[in-house]
Amino acid sequence: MFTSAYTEAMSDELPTLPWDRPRGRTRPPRIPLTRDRIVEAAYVVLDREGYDRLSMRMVAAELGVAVSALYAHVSSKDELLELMYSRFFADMDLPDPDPERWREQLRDYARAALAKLRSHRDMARISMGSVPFKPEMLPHMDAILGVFRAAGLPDRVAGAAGDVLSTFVDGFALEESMWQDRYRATDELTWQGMREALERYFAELPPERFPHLTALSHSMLGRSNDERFDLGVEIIIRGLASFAAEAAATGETGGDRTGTGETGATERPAG
Amino acid sequence: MFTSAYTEAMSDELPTLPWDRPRGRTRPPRIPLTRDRIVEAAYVVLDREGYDRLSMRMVAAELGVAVSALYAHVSSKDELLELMYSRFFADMDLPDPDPERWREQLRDYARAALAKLRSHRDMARISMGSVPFKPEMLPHMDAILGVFRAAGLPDRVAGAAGDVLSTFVDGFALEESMWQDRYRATDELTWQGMREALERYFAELPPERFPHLTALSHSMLGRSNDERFDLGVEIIIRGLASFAAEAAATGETGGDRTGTGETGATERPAG
DNA sequence: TCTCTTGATGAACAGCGTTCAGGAGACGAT
DNA sequence: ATCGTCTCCTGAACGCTGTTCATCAAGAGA
Repeated sequence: MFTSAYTEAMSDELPTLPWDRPRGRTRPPRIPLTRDRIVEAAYVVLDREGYDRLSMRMVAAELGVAVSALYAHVSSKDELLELMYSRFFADMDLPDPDPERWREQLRDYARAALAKLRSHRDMARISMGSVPFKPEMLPHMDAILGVFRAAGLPDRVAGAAGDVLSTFVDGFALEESMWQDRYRATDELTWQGMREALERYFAELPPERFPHLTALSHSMLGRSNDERFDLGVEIIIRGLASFAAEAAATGETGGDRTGTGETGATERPAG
Repeated sequence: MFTSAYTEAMSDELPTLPWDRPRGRTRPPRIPLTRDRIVEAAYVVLDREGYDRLSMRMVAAELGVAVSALYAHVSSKDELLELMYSRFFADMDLPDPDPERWREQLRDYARAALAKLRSHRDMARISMGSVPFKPEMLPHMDAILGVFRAAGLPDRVAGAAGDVLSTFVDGFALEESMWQDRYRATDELTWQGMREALERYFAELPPERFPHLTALSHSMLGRSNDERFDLGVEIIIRGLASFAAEAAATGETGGDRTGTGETGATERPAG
């Protein structure tokens, strides 16, 4: 079994050398369990073990505490994951919408978000698995919407633009994360090596059946992930620029004009 | 306990009425377990119970068979999920790249993919959780790349375009799927009702802290999901059109020019 | 010093994915 | 018709998961 932090603290009652004996009346504190400490430990486990092995028991072990102790502070594993996700947004700084610089602002924000998602192993899995939003991300949504408006996007487009950008960033990070997990499993293959293998695989497909795939294998996989990401963001930004230009030309602004020209998809039934 | 299909078949040895007694020498067949039957049962369970409750034991129960029997045909649950994902692509039809109609082709494909993802509960979860690609989707990748090239996109952009489009479709479906799960849990609230509640929540936020969110609450949530989706796809298409126009102007084609053109993206796209 | 409150404990439950020795039916050979 | 073999499926088990609950120890107040 694991030595609990609790009994560990108690073991300070054993004789200690005079010079590091607690001075004054400060006593060895019991280090009470808190939500924050639990979330912190969960991040440690996540980074070391990955999402699949992140369990309540592992977090408890990390804290030197019984599993059931966690449930006094956190109602479920889902809540713990949501707490992790919430803390995630804490220290990202937000753009101050500027009509002159909206492109850079979106680019910077997207890059910062990707970097943040990359900063903890499998974080994209948690991000994708969380409820579409938490109160902590309201300031983010507001700031990004502000940038969209500063860009001159009509309101109806601004609403959809967030979807496109956020699904791209999250999806991109998730895909990276899954490749990472995969090559971690089939180890002794480097990240770069795996991509080369993949490129070779594409290149060696029968060209008569996959003419484009074989032709573009190098264009798709020969460049760094960062380039691919930036290019993706650029595609989105240009799409938005097109709408902004159109709105500037026609004078459309916050109106509620409906439709994108045609409707084809059918609404998902409520049941 | 469950009655197994196995013993069930055997129970046909009980007396039967003459007219539906097996004619000739055809005997009641044992209906052997196959990968296909397992995948099929898995889909039934998925649709009825949802992704979270989809377990090997449930699939086995659905087939009236012991859990361990599955492992003779399928090496793991992961493999089963991948089989489900593979079958998923089987009956989608692919565009035949046409330079004149690339916009519609992308729109149609995106809508078809979304419809497919919607056709099975939580399918987006499986799609997002699967390896970035399986051999079954090679024809899809090739066809879409073909459309990108028909659009006149430079190769380096075509590679990234697929990421943007597929992450948007998958991410959109996933988000829908998660809202659905959520309101299924906190039941007696309709899909539409939940969206209205959300819109009200946004609208009632303090406007001085969230000026854009409050202003755009209706633009974001007042319209149907299909409109939001179409708009998102349109943003991407216009972004691609911008690159295509640029390539047409500068004569860029399959070259391997690097960089994303940090300063570019100012010109008005074609469409 | 005694009680009360707070909070961690460890055992338990139901369910999960996966493995494995065993058994039952089908089939070819005798 | 009986035997042996071979193919599947069975049932029990292992170790893991999230979650609950009666119990008990430590710290604070009287």
